[in-house]
Amino acid sequence: MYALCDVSAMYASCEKVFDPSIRKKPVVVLTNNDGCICATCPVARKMGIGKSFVPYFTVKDELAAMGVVIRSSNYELYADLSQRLMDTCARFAPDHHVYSIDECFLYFGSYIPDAGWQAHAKTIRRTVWKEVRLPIGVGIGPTPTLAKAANHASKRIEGFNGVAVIDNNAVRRRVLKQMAVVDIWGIGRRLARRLNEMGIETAWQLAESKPALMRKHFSVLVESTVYELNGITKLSWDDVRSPKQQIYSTRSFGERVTDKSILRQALLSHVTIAASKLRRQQGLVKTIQVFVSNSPHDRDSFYRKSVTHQFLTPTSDTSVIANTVSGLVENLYRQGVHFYKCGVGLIELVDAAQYQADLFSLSTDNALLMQCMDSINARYGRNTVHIAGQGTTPQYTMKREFLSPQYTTRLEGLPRILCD
DNA sequence: TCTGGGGTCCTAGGACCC
DNA sequence: TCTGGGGTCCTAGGACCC
Repeated sequence: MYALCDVSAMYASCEKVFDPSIRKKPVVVLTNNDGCICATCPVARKMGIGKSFVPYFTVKDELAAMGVVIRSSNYELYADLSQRLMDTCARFAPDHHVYSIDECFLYFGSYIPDAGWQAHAKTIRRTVWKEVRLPIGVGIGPTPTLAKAANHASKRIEGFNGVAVIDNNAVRRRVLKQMAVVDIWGIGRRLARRLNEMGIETAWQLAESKPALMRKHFSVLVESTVYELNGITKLSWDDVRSPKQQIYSTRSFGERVTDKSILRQALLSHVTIAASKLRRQQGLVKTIQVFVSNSPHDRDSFYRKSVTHQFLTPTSDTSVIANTVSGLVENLYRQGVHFYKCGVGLIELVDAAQYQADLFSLSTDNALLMQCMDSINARYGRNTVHIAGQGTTPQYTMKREFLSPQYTTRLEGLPRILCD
C-alpha cells in the first residue's frame, strides 16, 4: 500500500502557525516577486477566492475590500516547517519519499498496521497536527495514483474529514465516481477536455475504459493511469522516487535588469543552486542550458536567447560550471534589453557512480571542496559559503512586500509571547 | 506608476549532414 | 515531365504539477 500526505494550502497554513492573529482571517500567499496568488486558506476559499496563479495586481483591490490578509512567500519558513513535517510522516512507514515541499509518499511494502489502515491514517494526521501544527490530508491506496485520489477525497469529498483509505472496491467506486477526470494525477486541463469530448467525465469512467484504447488515443501514460485506477501498479516505488533527469534553477527579477554583470551574478547563483541539487542526487552533468529573456508582457519586442554547452568531462563542481556559464554570458547579453528572467538547466545527467571516465580526459572537479561547501551550507544556511562570482550582496532584488518574520530560522524573527 | 511563479519532461519541427 | 531519405542535434513551446 501507498500513502500520500499533503498539507492543505501549505503556504497559507504555515503563515498561521506562528501568528494567531490571522488564524481566523482569510489569508492569501503570493509567489516570488509578489506576482501571482499561489495559496489560499480555507477561510478565503469559502469567500470565493479560489483561483490560484492569477496575477495579484488584477485582484488587489478586490482582496483589500474583502479584508484579506496578504503574505509574500516566506520560503525559509516553509522549508523549515516542511522538514519537520517530513520527519514526522517518515516515522509511520518503512519508506518515504519527499515529492514536493508539502507532499510525501509513504510506502508500506508488506507492512500492515495492527490497528488497520483507517486508524493508521488518522494517527498520522493527528500526530502532524500535534507536532507541527499543520493540517494535512492523508490518502491511502494500493497504487500511487489511487493514493493520490484518496488524498483528493480526504480533503474534497464530503464525509472523509482529512482521511481516506481505498482498500476495497466499494470505496474505490465511491471516490472515483465523485472525482472529475481533471483531478486525477497526470490528467491536466487539456487531456481532460479531450476525454470529456469522448464522454469521459469522471475518474470512474476513465477507470472503466479500455487501456489499449487510451493508449491509442493518447499515450502510454494515460494507459498506465487506467491500470493504476484499477489497482494495478504501473508506477513502482523506484519510479516514484527516481532521480531527476533534468535540474533547473530559474527566477524572475523583482526589477528589470539591464547590466551585464548583474545578469552574470544572477546566472551564477542559479549555477550554485542547480549544482548543489545535482550533487545531492549523486549526479554529474554532461550538458547545460543557459537562458535569458525579457518579459512577453513588456512592450519591447520579445527577446529570448539560450545556449547549450557540452562538457568534455561530466562534472558536478560548482566552480567548473560557473566558469563556463560566466563565459556564455557574452553570447546571451544584449545591450538595451530589459531582462526579466534567467536561468540555468542541467539537461543531460549521468549517475556519478556509474559513469565510466575517459582515459584521456581528466576531471578537474574538486570533490572535497564541494563536499565541504555542501556540509557548511547544510548546517548554517544555503549561502553561507558560495562562489565569488555571485557577488557579496546581490544587486538584483526580489519583491517581497508582505513578508512575515522567519520565525524558526532567524533570531530576530523569534516569535514573542506577550503577557499582560 | 507599474505590476504576470517555478520546475520537469516531452515532442514537433527546423537546420544540417551524408 | 516530375519527383526526392533518413539521421542527429538543437530549440521553442506545450503539458503537467505544485
